[in-house]
Amino acid sequence: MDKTLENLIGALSVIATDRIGDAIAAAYPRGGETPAALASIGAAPGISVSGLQSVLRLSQPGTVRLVDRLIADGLAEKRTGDDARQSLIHLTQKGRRMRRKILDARHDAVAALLAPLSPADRGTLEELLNRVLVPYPSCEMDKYQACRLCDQSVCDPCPLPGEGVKR
Amino acid sequence: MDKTLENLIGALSVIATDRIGDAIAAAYPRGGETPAALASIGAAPGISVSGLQSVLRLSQPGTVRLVDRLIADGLAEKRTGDDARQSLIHLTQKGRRMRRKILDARHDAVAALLAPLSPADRGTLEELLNRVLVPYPSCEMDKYQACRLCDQSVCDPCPLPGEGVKR
DNA sequence: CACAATAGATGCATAGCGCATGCATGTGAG
DNA sequence: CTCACATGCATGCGCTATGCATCTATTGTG
Repeated sequence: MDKTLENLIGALSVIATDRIGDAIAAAYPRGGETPAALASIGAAPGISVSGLQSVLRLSQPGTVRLVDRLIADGLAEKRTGDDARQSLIHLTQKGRRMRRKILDARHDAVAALLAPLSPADRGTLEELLNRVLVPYPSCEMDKYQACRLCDQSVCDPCPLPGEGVKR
Repeated sequence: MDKTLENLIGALSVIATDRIGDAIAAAYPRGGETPAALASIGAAPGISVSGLQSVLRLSQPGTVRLVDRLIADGLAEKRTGDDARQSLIHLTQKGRRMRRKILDARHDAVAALLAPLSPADRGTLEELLNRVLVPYPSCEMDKYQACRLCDQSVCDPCPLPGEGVKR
């Protein structure tokens, strides 16, 4: 089998990741999974530290420190629910604004890449991507990991099947 | 305009980057741009530190340290050419073997993702990606950056136009 | 109630990277 | 030819994001 397509997807991923990363860095100075955390907390307010850990693919202490950074930046806060062991993480208003900036930056970066496509091309590509992404998740968490930086208000329904609450 | 396609491309990039990163990490324990350096040096033997810097999007000292790591791992070596200021970087035999492992790991990771596609789908997707990637480079270096982790023996011709030597 | 399980927090260490700066080599104007 | 400047690389220092091991606090269970 010809390997060109795999190379093309790899190159596209490099380009998209670079451009998205640059755009997000211009909006929010922290790196690593911090922007993805902001996006995911906004999509699932009240998520726990361990829930966030699964989404972000970080260690548990790494996730605690990441939340510490968000709180230090005034973007998130921890509340306590019925189970006093859990910290339920919510975005502050400032955090919601920052999340919006990040999601828009990501969208614009990808949109610039896709500019050469005609509306028909876009439809074809969307269909093909659905064919790839719909069977992708091998477990519920795969979906949230893949969409950890998504604007979840956009996809209707999200192409990665299996809705759920990632608390 | 509907924003779903942008989200899909973003999610695909997250998935591909995660999977490729996992696969490469299993083959070579160093992270960051180190695997990409191995791939790029193999594709352009005798590249200089500053050439590598442009490809990898790192600072100049960051690139020097990266090359130090490759040399410490026995994967690369520096030679001197006509200009005694330059270090011409080459892979050792061990480095070439490691590069092959990394490129194969990347290919296999992407191939697993694309498994749901029929041969006809693959052709359509390849055509669409060419439509996106061919006009992408805004300068010569864009191409090498995008393909810094590619197996450059695969694409014929490389879909990102403008061959050149990145010395 | 003892004890295990669960959720987070903390001490400590590391990899990878950037900034500022230093040093060696090449180059061009006079 | 010489001296100022440019170019290419190296080094000192610090920082961010992260992991591992371990600890504490709360909850469920026999």
